[in-house]
Amino acid sequence: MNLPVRKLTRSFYDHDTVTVARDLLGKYLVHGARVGRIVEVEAYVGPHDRASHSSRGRTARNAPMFGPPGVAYVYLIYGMYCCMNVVTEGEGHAAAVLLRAVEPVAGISGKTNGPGLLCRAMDIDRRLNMHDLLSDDFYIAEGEAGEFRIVKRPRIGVDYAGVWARRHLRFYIAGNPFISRR
DNA sequence: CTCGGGATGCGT
DNA sequence: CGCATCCCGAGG
Repeated sequence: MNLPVRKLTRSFYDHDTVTVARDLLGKYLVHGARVGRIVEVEAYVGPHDRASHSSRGRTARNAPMFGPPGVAYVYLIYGMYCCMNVVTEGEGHAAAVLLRAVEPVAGISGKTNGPGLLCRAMDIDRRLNMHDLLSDDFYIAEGEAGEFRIVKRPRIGVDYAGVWARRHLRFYIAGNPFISRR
């Protein structure tokens, strides 16, 4: 298969985070020869979002969220998995989209139906934190044409976030078999 | 420095 | 439900 080359531009990421989250569905995440089609995401819309890492101010860990859009924010969770986010909106906005599941397209072995699993399967770890997604080895590209329905649900694992836990900020492609189970 | 908890995943 | 496994961030 030819690698997807219609790379998303900076302006794609420089928009409302919910819009970017929904628009990321169906796009291709590319890391070297590994390619996955994004099928599930979550929006973390800013410091006012109590579920967002940015909600308690800027720290060493969440610093990428406060930077320019189109950059990866990769962090370690539970000592053993990484989660990958894409920074959105203008610098200082401190919002991002978490990639929760991809559908294997090329070069992938292992499960991809969860944020930690997809990072493991695509060899994404903290070395790629703050990596520009307009680079040549790690980027997101346009998907194939085709319609799909988008399901909206509350985000996973953020029950501590009060009213923000109820907001429908998790988005996935209806009926896709690679959605994370919870 | 200590210490509690976490945007997880897997087995029981 | 328990647990692996460790960094992060708050507090002393």
